[in-house]
Formats: sequence, C-alpha cells, structure tokens
Amino acid sequence: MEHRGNREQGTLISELIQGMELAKQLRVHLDTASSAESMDLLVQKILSSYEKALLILQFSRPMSMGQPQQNVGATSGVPESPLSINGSPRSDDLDKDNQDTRDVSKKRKMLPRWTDHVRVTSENLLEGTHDDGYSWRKYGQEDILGAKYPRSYYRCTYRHTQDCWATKQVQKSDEDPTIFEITYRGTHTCVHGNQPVPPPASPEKQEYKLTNLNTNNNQQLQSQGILSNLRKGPTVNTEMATSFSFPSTSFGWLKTENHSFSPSGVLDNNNILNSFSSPFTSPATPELNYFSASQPQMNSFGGMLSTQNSEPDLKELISANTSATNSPIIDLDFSLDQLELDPNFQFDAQGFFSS
DNA sequence: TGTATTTGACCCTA
DNA sequence: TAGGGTCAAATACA
Repeated sequence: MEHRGNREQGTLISELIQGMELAKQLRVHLDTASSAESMDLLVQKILSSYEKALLILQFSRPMSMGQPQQNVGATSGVPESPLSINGSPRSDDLDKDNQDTRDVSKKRKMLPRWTDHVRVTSENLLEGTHDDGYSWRKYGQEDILGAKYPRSYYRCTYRHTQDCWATKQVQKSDEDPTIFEITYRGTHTCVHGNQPVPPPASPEKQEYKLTNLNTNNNQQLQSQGILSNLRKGPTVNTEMATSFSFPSTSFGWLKTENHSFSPSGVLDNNNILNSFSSPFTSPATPELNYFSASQPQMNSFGGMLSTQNSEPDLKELISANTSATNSPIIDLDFSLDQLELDPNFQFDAQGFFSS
C-alpha cells in the first residue's frame, strides 16, 4: 500500500507539473497571439492533466489519505481518543484499523504547531516554569542529536480527564542558554487554563488559511473576523519572543511593554506581517500563527508554496488546512519542493478544486 | 537504521 | 493520595 501510494504521488506530481507546463505554454501563446486552435488544444491538455490529478486524489483518498478520524483530530487538535481503544496503544493485538488509529496517536504530525522563544530571567531560571496559562505534565526528556541541551516533552495535565491533546516541547537554545524554545502542538480543549481556551480552529478559518494566505490585506482579515479573534498570548513574566514553526524562516516577535508584540526586524516592509495592525498580540491559536508565518515570498497556491518553507511543516500546514475542509487534497503528501510553480500561475484553491 | 516522540511504571513530594 | 518528574522501552518516521 505504501508503494502504491508513492506511485500515485509520483503520477499526481507528474500530472500537476504537466498542467503547469502547459499553462506556461498557453501563456506564451497568448503573448504571441497564436492560433485559437493551438490555444484550445493546450487548454484541453491542461484540463486533462488536472482531471487526472483529481481522479488520483479521489481514488487514493479512502486508502491512504482519507482517515476521517485523523482529519478530525487535525482540525481540532484533539484526536478521537486513540489511546482508549484498547486501553494501551502498545497492544500487539491491534487489528489493522486500530493500527491506523494508533498511527494517528503516535506522531501527531497533523496537529498545528508553533514555537515560542522564551528568554529566561533571574525570576524563572527553571525551564518550563514560565506560566503560559496551562497546566503541563512532563512526560519525557531526550538528548537531541546536535543540540547541546536535552529536549523536554510536556503534555496537558488534563489529557486523560478532558481529552486535551495539547503538547509542548521545551529546549534550551544552543546559541543563547537563556532562551528556551518552546514548541506547542495542538490546541487546548481543556478548561483548566488561566485563560479562556480558544475553540478549535473552525473549518471556516482553516479554509481561510488555505485560500487567503496570499493576501496581505489587513482589512480583509479584519472583515473576516480574524484579527478580532486574536487572543492574548502566554502570560510570561519574561522578555519573550515568539516565532513559528517554519524552521527556515522563523519570524521573531519581541514582546513590548504593553504585552503586545511587534516584528523583531526580520521582515522587510513588503512583508505580509507588516500589514497587520499593531500592537500585535501573541499568537495563541494555530490558525493565527500560520497567518503570521505565511511567507514573505508569496506566490501561487494560496500563497503557501514558498520555497523557504520546510517540507514537513508545509505538509503539516496543508494537512491541517485540508483536513477541515474535506478538500480533495487532504493529506496530500508529496514533495512540494519538486514543484516549481510559475509565480504568475494563479491557483484558485476554492474554484480550482471544487469543480 | 538512526533519531525523535510517546508511553507506562516507578519514585518523589506536598 | 494525587500530581508531577524521571527513565527505559516502544514506536513512528525519514
């Protein structure tokens, strides 16, 4: 099944690339005012390629991409109690279906993820002691290859009692030991936090992420209620910077006196982040983090196909997005960096995939 | 196959 | 006794 999925991915990529190339040719034809017949032929080829790609997606979804329970988990950050099926996730008598469920529970790559950088002061030198408004229980610590300091793993204290699947990883920065890099995964669904617990990202917002990341129009964001939903972030007593889990392009946010956040200078004036109004509150919900993390080098495909995005995170993002929308590209798991999309080629995520 | 992540058992502490 | 940290082992993933 794995091999079949890989083969389908390869075919899918080929079809999409072919479609893109044909679109490029069509553009050349348009520029040179070629005959209507040749352009019509190209259009037919393009449509054919994308139809094939969509067919591949549709047929492969039930097998390798369509794991509804996984999608639900990705949407809300709360897998549907995968561990409670047999009592123990390590049971060797798990049948195949349960094996799939267990896969969801183990490395929950689908969960939205973002990273805080917390500078520790004399007031809280102990790692992980900063108050981010939630109750955590440490469940592991591991030395990470190439890192000076071990990484600690925390999960929500109320995982079992309230089925809250939020986790975080805390690791001391190699460069600056006074900074702890805290990576959050999933959103809290428990009600024990010091702060109001944000509801899981709604499908509408997830859809918004997919289709509107290529806009740097602050007014548009506000009109859709996105900015107004910004929640005050972790209440940390320390100087704190927040960045996001697009490793190669982490954006820094320096906390200011009034507990708001401002760009730390990584981004230039053309960046989408500067289109947000200031003061900017700490990202607290994944969807907003991904908004902030959307790349300055925007291009097509809803603005998410940045060459700077690391592939795993990009796949995460896409999965998170699509899982909430029942889009045909659910769990699309191909190497996006193989696709060199023409900057002028406009994917209309909604229109394109809904036909 | 090596590494990262998660689990459950065990222990400590308030 | 409940809650949290430590640790070895299991497991997923690249």
